[in-house]
Formats: sequence, C-alpha cells, structure tokens
Amino acid sequence: MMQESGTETKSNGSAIQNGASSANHLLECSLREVRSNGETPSVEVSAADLTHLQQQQAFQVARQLLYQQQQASGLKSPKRNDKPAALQAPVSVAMMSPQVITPQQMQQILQQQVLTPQQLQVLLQQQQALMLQQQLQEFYKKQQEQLQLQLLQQQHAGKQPKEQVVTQQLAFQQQLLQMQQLQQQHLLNLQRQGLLSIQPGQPTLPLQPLPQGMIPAELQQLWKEVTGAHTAEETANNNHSTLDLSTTCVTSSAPSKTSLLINAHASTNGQLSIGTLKRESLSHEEQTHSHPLYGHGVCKWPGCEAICEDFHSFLKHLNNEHALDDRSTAQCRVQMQVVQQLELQLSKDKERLQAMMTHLHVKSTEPKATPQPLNLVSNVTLSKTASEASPQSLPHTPTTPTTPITPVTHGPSVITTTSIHNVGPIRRRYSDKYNVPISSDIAQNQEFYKNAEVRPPFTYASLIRQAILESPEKQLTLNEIYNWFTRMFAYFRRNAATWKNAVRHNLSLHKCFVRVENVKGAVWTVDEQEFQKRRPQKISGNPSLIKNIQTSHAYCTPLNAALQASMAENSIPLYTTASMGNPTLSNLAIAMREELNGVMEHANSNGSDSSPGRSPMQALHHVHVKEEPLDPDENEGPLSLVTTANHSPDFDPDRDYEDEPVNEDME
DNA sequence: ACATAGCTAAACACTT
DNA sequence: CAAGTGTTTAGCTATG
Repeated sequence: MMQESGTETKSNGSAIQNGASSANHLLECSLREVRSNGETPSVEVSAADLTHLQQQQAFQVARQLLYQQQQASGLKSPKRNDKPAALQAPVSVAMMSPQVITPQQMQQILQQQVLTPQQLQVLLQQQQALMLQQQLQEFYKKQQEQLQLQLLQQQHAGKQPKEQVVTQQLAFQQQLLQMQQLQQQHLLNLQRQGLLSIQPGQPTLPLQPLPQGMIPAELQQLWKEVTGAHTAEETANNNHSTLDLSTTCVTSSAPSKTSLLINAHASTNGQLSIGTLKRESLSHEEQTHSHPLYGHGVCKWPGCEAICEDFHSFLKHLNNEHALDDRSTAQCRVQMQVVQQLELQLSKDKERLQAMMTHLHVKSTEPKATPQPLNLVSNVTLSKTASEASPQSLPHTPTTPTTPITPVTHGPSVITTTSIHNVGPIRRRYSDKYNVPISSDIAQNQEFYKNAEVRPPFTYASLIRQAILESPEKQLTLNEIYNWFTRMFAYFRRNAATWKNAVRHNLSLHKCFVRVENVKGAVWTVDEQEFQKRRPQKISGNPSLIKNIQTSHAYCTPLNAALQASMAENSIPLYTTASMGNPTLSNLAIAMREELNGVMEHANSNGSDSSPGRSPMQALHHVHVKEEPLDPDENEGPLSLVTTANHSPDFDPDRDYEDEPVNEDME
C-alpha cells in the first residue's frame, strides 16, 4: 500500500513566485524534485506547483494556438520567438486541462481508505485550487474562441494590415498575462491563508490506512461537488496518465506518475495541433454538461440558486456572477472550511465507529474485557497499522481472562495524538458523565493515555476504583495506586504532588474506598455499593426488567454515550441526534451500564498473571470503617441486585490473618 | 440561586 | 528528622 515516510511537503511557494519561469524550467524543477528523492521517489507536488504548472502550460498552449493560426493563415508574428524555449516545452493537451480527480477515483480512494483525513484534506484543497484554475481556463478558451473568430472574420474579410493582427495578438497575450498574474495572486492569497497548500513546516502525516467504515453519503456528495466538474474530461483523457493521487500522495513504486506523465507527454512534445485542441475543447464541452455547480436548472453555487434555463446560460451565469473575484474567493474559502469541518467530524466519528466495532466484536464474546494490569504494557504496540486490527482474528474464550485482549491497541487508537485538544484540567469528565465505561475507555485508549499527556476524562475516584479493581486482589496500597496512575497515564507523570494529594484526598473522602490494614501497612479496597451510590441512579424498579433492558440495549449505550461524548468533545451540534433511537431506553441502558460493569469486573477478575495467586483479603486484620452516617436504605433498591452478588468481602475483624506480604508492586 | 460533585491546595497528625 | 500516609478543611469551578 501507500507508504510514506514522514517527508514534508516540498516548498510550494517558490514556483508560484517564479511566475516568469518557462515551462521548461518548471518541468525541470518537477523532474529534479523527483530525482532528488533518490531511492524513494516520492514526489509531493503542492497544489500551487501544479496549478502553476498548468497555468504555464495553458498559457503556452494558447500562445501556440496563436502561432499556428498565424502560420496557417500565412501570417507571421514578429513575437513568436520571444520565448522559444517555451514553445519547445513538452506541452500536452492533457496537461492543459485541470487534472482533477474524478468522483469515481475519489470514491474509490475513499472506499479503499488509503488516505488519512489530512491527506484527503490536502487533496481537497488541491481540487479546489484546480477548480479555480478551471474557471480561468474557461476564460482562456473563451478568449481563444473569440480570437479565432476574429481571425477568421478578418481572413474572410480579406487582406488585413499585418500590424492589426499583431496588435490583436499582443492584446490577447496581455490579457492572458493579466489573467495569469491575477490567478497567481489569488493562489498566493489562498496559500497565505493556508488554504491551498501545506505549509513547509507542517509535518506530513504518515500514510495510515483508515479504518474501514462507511462513508456518509453527504461526504461523497461533497466530494462529487468538489471534484465532479471534470468527470467527462477525465474520462476522455483517461488514457493519459493525468494527475492522479500518486502525484500528491506518492507511492513508493518506482518513478512517480508525475515523472511518467511528463515523460509521456514529452514524447509528443510540440506536436500540438488544432485538432488536438478541438478534442480538448470537445471534452471540455462534455464535461460541462455534468457540472457539479449546475443541476435541475439551478446554479448550485453556495447561496446562489439562480435559475439557468439551459446549460449555456448557466455557464454565462457562472462566468458572470461567480467569476474570480473577492466574493467568490471568500465563498470558496467558506466552502473549504465547511468541507474541512465535515472531514474532521467524519474522521473522528470514523475512529469512534472503528473502536466501537472492534470493541463490540470482542466484547460480544467477552462480556467485559478485563484489562490486564501488567502484561499489556509489554504486549501492546502503538497502533500504526489498522489493517492488523481484525477483531475476528481474536479467538477468545469468554471464561479465560488471562489472555490479554488488546484489539483496541492494535486497532485504531480511538484517540489519536492529533486530536489532543485539552491537555489541561478539564472539569467535565464526560466519560463519567455519560457513563462511558471507564474500563473500556481506558482499554481502548490505553496507548494513547500512556503516551500522550492528556488528562483522562475520569474523576480521581473512578480512576482509583479502576486501579483497585484491575488489581488481582482488588486491593492496592497507596503506592500501588500511584504506580498505576503513572503507568497508565502519561499525564500523571507530572505534577505528582498535586495529583497524589488528590488521590489521597479522594481515598479519604469517599467512603467507597475502604482502607484495610494489615501487618505490612494498609491497602485500599473499593466498596462497590458505596461507589455506585455516589451518583444518583436514574432508574429504579424491577431488576429483572433492568436486566432485560441491559441485554437488549447494551450496544445502544456506548453508541449513545459516544455520540454525546463526541458532541461534548467537539462542541459540534450533532445533527443526527434524532436518529439515535429511543432516548428513554438509552438512558436506562446508560444507567445500567456501569452497575453491570461493576458486576462484570467482579465476576471476571480472577487475578491473572501479575502476581502469585493469593486469596483476596489475606493478611488483613483490621478494617477501618469510615465514620459516615449510614444510609438506612443502603442495601436496598435496584442496586443491591447487581452489587451484592460478588461483593461480600469477609471483613471479619476478629479473624486472624496470616502475615503475608502484600507487595503488589507491579512496576 | 442553590446544591452538589469534583479538583486543588494546604494544614495537620500519624507512621515508618 | 524526613518522607510517606491519611484526614480534614477551604476555596474554587462546573453542572444540574
């Protein structure tokens, strides 16, 4: 597949600045760029380069057309030699047309998902730039046609003063130059705003296969809208190796397509005929009939909706109303931002989806992934290749919690390092708030949390509880809790005084944490009932009903929670909330979720490999009970069903426990 | 406006 | 005595 080392996009401003350079020079630059990459001929031509190249060539083609017309009519231009090199430049018809990716190609790319969102974005920007280019070229063509017409008329009219033709020609060239400069200016503007091309300093993200997933129809539509302008043209030029993705996202396969392209056209260099141009003109005509900005007799330019009776009036309208001016540019920018936002959202949701699917695939056979306290650390690797994440290939017996299940870490990291937004303290612990199960979140984003200094979206209490429950004996010393924090979260490798104080504070404050003394010191355990009591439970009633709800909506819960989390995280209103199903049921399921998690954790935590087998609560001889007013209803209500089943540690204070070291240090 | 949860800081006592 | 552990209080913010 496409592999790309972290090469940066080549400088893209220089070519644009170099407006007066000849096409030859440009081609040389391109080729040199190819060669300079040595054994990995990866070429990254920026959109600005490309557009500049194209515009140069378009300009040359126009000049050549003039030249040939003059020759055909027996006229000689005294100016025809002012840029001889340019005329010798390999210029092809295919190069003249904007090399926009067809929707089919784009769709294929999307479906194959070989590009990162960032790359897609770059592509998109290039496509946008090319669309602008196309508008300009339409203008060129109009000018050509006009001039052609004029020339013909003049020829038919009879003898023309030579000077008159020359003047016209000069005027045309000046016009072209003017347009060229205008375009360059515009492209520069775009570039300056960071909309057109990647900044030189911006690291190119590694090509990482996107997780398989559905592509929203609207995005495809978006792509079509952005790219569809050149469908017919591309089809017509299909036998040429027009600019394709390999130009922007270079493959590792030998000579890049760019160089191939240039070479291929170099072979036909200088052999342009009017016939070729007419073909081009024809294909252009074909293309326009499926113009993405035109449909059902209406101009589909954003915010326009002008009615155009036929296609020609649409073209007229397009050229008149949506010419290259400040307004259109601004609208284009807005559209770009819309697309970028959508892409961002899409990529985030895609990652979520993939994580969910991975999660569900595994969890469907395993009610709850018991995070392995120790061995995971060495087992997991940074997820670089999502292709390896095939949940189906994880045969697992539900009753053997010893096998570390790490689909999450091999699959796409739910949270990517690029999505680090808030590293600082966040008050909102959305995972708590929306009952995103902490264990699965931690498991899914384990590598992320370990490597990125991002504060986990859980309360200290939840984290402490998780740490304790992950331990084979459901008990940890304070130091072990500290270690778990630092091991699991890069964030807690800093400001130790602060968060350690918070941990101690939480341990003391919440009566769900029970301090159990033994000879060696004290360990902390979790009173699950108390922990569940922390939050007001949203539901009450028949436990069996709850059970049923849980089983039938277990999959719905994380979905809803994730969506809400997504909303909270992205601060983007979710348009599809209405499609999320019965909110009441979702809430019920949400409310049930964590309770059952507690049960599952109890049921599944058989202590695995991280410590020699010891019965829990060994070596305990004293339990310090926090002196808080006991709730008389403590053991009643719907919660008792789920929490009492496995939670009955024998805390007999009179019992004599063996003096056994409780050295659980996992480090 | 109010209550609550959570975070942070800090003081203090106790233990090792 | 120092460091670690545990408890408690206070102030603040976010949220419902």
